[in-house]
Amino acid sequence: MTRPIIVWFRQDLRIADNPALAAAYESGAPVLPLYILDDETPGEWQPGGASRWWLHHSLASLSASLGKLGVPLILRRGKAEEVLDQLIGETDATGVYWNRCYEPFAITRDKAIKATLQEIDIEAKSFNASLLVEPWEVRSKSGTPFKVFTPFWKTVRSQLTFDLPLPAPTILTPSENIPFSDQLDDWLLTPTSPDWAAGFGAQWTPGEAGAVNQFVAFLDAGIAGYAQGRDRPDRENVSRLSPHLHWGEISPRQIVAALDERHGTDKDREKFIAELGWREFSYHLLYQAPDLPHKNFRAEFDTFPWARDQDLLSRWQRGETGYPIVDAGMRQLWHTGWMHNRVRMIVASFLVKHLLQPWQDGAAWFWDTLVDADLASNSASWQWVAGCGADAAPYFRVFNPVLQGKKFDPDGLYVKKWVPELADVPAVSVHAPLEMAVPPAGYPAPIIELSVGRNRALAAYETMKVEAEV
DNA sequence: TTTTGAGTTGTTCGA
DNA sequence: GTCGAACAACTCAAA
Repeated sequence: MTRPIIVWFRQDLRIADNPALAAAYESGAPVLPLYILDDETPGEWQPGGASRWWLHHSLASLSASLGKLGVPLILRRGKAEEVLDQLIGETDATGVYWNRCYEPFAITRDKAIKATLQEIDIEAKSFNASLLVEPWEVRSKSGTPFKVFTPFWKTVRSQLTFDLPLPAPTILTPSENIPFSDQLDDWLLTPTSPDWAAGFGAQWTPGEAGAVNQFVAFLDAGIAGYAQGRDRPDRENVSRLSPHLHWGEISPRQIVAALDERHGTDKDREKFIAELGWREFSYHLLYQAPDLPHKNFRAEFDTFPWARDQDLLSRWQRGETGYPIVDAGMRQLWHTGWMHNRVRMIVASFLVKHLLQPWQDGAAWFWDTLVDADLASNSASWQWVAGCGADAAPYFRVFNPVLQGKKFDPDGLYVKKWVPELADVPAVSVHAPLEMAVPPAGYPAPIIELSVGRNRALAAYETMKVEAEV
């Protein structure tokens, strides 16, 4: 009897360009694909509601793909090290292969597992499947990790070389005894009552095939004009690949390798690749500051006078702030599990600056409601907006939601799509409906006057400065 | 070690 | 209405 190799899937839910799967295949041994639902190890950073919806459908897709190659995906629930130990006992596996994750809890867990496996003579191999460059590989000339994006990206981009993406295996050998698997439906990853994810299916196709289709659609119609159009939530110039990237249904390497002169201008392509660069930079930051999800990257913000208020937070979450572009974004998030990047900046700035709510509260809401919730990107981006992050927006940069709306959604099409109360308002008034002679019925009054919020935020930053001098 | 140049995404004010 | 300057100083990265 030939002993199998376990391929432990995590955030790499694809069969093409999957180094761990390819290595197991090339070994010639039977392949035992495994996914473990481990809600214990991540603690509060276990996948949120929207992410679990995505995970359910992505696992169904992966399971079908592997089934076609001749091997069933084994689903198990529990603490990863215990599940692995159990499964090795059941199957007499000789090795466990996986692709690396970079969340602090995952790094700790995987290191321990690797050490344990090696002690009992089980081969443990890990690979890079998710990043263009691993967080510890990039260093400034003085040997320190980067804290500023531009020099980080110049370094990475100029040295960016990699092997061509790996092809998907065409057939795999199953282990002789197929171990028990949980039923995906029993994991209850999708919501039932209420089914807040009802609209997600119309928007998204989780899984590797859906990721490829989304990428092709972007190459065909979205990337031309990306450099300018990416800021316009009323247009289709963004890739919408973030959830697919988060779950590893497509790799950044596959994306970069596929781009050529047929796809937009040089500028469009470089701008798009630089956005992948921000994803890389976020991982670089999380690796050097494992407490990034909680703690201000810049310590002087520890004295910042946040004014936590559950009512203000709730109204922001529900999209009832009285500022159309903010409310449109929050409602798009709730209904589709996703928000346009420009609008994310606007709603985040509004929560943190105009409403003085702690960035961690906004990050927690995003974590639960985004299908692309990613610990590195989410933490780094919220800190960037709040001003406490690496290379952050300066404190006096307070986004004005009315001006931002007029600039980036000039015809109000985005707002009207998500805020039906404003559907009949003329375009000139859609971002400031309260200025109309007869304001539209049913739309909330502004939660705070902009100049009041702005001045309060600037004053809050002043107090921080004074305390630093004391 | 010291110096130098530079730093995602903006707003407001006043000429 | 348009346009440039002010907003503030600090840290990072490289020479």
